[in-house]
Amino acid sequence: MNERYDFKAIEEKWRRRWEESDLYSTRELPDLPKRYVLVMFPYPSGPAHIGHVANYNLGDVLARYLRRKGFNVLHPMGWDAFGLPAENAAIRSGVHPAKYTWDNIALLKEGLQRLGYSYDWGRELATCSPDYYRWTQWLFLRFLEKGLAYKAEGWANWCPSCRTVLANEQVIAGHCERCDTLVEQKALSQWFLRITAYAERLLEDMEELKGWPESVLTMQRNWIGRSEGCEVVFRIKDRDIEIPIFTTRPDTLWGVTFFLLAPEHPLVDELTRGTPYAEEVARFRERLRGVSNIERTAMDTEKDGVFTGAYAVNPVNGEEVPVWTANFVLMEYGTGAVMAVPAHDQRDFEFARKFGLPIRVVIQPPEGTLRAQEMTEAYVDPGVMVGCGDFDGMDSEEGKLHAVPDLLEERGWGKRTVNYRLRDWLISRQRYWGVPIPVVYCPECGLVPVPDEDLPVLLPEDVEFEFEGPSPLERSQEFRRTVCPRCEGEAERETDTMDTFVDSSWYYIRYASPHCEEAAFDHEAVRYWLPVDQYIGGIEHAIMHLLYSRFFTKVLKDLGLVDFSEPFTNLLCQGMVVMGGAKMSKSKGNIITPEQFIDTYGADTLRLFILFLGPPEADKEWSDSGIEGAHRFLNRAWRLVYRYLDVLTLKTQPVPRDSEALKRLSHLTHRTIRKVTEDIERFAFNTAIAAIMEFTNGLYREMEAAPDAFNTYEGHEALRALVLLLAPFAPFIAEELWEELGGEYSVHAQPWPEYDPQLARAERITLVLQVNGKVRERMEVDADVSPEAMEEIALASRRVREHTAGKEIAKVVVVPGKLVNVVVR
RNA sequence: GCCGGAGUGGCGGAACAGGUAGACGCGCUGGUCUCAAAAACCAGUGGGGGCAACCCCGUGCCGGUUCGAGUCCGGCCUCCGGCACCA
Repeated sequence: MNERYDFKAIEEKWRRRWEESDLYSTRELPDLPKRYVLVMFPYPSGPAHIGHVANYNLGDVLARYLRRKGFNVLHPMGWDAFGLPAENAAIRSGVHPAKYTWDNIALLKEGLQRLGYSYDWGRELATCSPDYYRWTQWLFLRFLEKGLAYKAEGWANWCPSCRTVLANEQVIAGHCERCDTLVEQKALSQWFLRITAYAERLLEDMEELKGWPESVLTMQRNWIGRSEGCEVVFRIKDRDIEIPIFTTRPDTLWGVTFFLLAPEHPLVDELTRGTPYAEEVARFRERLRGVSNIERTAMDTEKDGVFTGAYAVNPVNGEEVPVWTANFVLMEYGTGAVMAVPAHDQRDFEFARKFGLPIRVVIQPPEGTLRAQEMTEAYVDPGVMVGCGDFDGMDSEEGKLHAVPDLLEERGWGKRTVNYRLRDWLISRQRYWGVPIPVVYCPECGLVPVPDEDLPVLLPEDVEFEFEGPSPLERSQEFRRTVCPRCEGEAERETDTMDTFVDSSWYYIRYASPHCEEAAFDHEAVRYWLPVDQYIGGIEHAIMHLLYSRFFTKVLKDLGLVDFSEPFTNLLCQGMVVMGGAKMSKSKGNIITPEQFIDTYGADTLRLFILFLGPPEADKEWSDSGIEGAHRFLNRAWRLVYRYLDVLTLKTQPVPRDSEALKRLSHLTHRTIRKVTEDIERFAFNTAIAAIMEFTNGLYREMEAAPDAFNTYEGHEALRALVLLLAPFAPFIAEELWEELGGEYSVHAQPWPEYDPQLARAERITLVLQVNGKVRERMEVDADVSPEAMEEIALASRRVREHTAGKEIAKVVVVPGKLVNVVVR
């Protein structure tokens, strides 16, 4: 054995050996229990990043551990390979998106392979490959058949820089998620997936997601934004128009003093056309045009609006109230029309005060009496209903939940409804590098889906990339011109491609049978592997990717294609690697590449160090000097095995079976196995590594003190345990040391070591003696000391007596095996 | 504003069920080896006081419960993340 730890040679050697022996290839083994460990696949934007390492480390440790616990583990890797950066690169530098993408995949794959992750590379997939997107298209057609995909005219979020539409979820504070450009509203005909049809189930089924972080569930719950209330129909005075509104406060219907419409509401035009109000309404809309939807509806934007000249009739009391249009009313939520109750809604209150509209109190608080003129803000809490006809004196909660809704339903004025904040998922993108939406427009037959047998609709390779103007697919006559599958006449293809979140909404199922050519996936394989037992990824996907994937899974279940309704049983959201508390980014110039550290210290050191930085869910502060500590530790482990092998060649004195050294050695070994096992089970990889370090330090000390004790069963066991425990974290060095110890190939196929609880238990413990809760002495005693003996020891202790002298002992608290607290007065 | 999460040495972090605060690592200080340095190894390292034995203080702040609180409860402060005129 080489005295020096030559990580370069070792890592190269084993990378090759593992590949040659197909160590990580997986197949269905029905007799073995399975585990599916998946880390969110990356977008191949270039070489591996330190964030990738932090991510993929977690999945790899878990996969390696579970294999050795006897599970058949699926641990695949692939590429989320469609998307804008590739196309932007094409526009900037003329490289074809396909080449850009495949080159980056090669780079990233090389990086991941250097790190020694135990993926079954035979299952590699890329969403941009026709083998894959053919099935994305196939699934889209199933959605279309079920009415879950539809095309609609509407206002869409438009990013002028990316020149494409964005889903609501991709708009962050009014700006494009990718390029930070201010998002505009544009009227377009777009494809949507009807995720709102699944709002209720997406909400309900969260009950099942016991293995998800509460924070993610909360975020999804808020995003879906379920609210219960009533739809109430108002009539427009002197017109044959009825307009429903949504309210969560039917108990305040008697407090309505005006009525509001969203500025885009079609009724605004209808009501003002040809009236003296038309002009002012037009000016108001002009004023809003320069303002983005987001700014318009920001909390701190001042209330604004104009009167339409029309009056609405309140069904509950027949009152006529003025109809206004206001900036803060959203067309997309509810019905785009709102009843205004200024006394009990803060927004309406502000609006009323600004425009001098009446305020009428209909809910009185339990204490005190509200007077409209004196109010400085709306009263939104429950109270007693007043001025509400037959309901006077009723508790407002009772009115809101039962009495008023009952009245509305009896009289046919309205009904109970549920509203969601969630909108349908806009999937159209006016870009080239994505999955073509497989439909055709025929002048005769209209919109015709591409038949399954004609899939995939291939992306044409030969297209032009321009910064300005229509997308490459729109420009490509060759692509557009086609034949109607129904009438065989001339027709045109859809030129929109799909949002890349569609690709990633089902990739985890494809991994079960990545090469299946007859279907999107093989049912037997899916039944065996799915759902994903442990999903790992960034918190930034808390809403979009995870919600879309859940939606897809439910649709697939309803289509009878899968038999589970939630795709990810357990979810771990890992933190970012940061520097000086800030996210690493190209613009800050603080990007750390794994490459430089692998070259200097080796992949094992890098893996170990990042895991050691802190718990998975927390953000981790990078430190250049810290990594040397990890490297030092691996060197120590290496030299320990080297010295041990040396000790074995010496003539050693026989060691008595009951020697203290052997006892200490066994205890050290079994205690460490227990600690590391428990820590891995709860994802505390940082403390698991700390325990292995302590073990190493302990073995050094023992080897110094009693080298003879190592040429024994206990000595062998200790060294083997060290290597076996280290293997999931630092797979290369562990494999090499395992070979040196004469273990059979591979260390990664060895059963996980078991511990003996008897041996793991300490024989001696530190007994803590306290007086009034303050530690006054510690002493070593036998672990099985009785509580009575503990009390005796405490009361006999010189230091305890010093602190209790002259005082009355009120009570003695004994915590068996731990401490004694003597309480004095 | 609302909803999550977090505040512990010079630093990353540990303390998993209310019971030794600071494991492990980094950094720093001293030592061994060396002509010297590096590496390695050994010892020390929360703050204050004391010649010492020891004593006092200490987990964002204020208060509470308890024999005992980093951990539980109430009230604040700060930071991070999400949502944000959703009727």
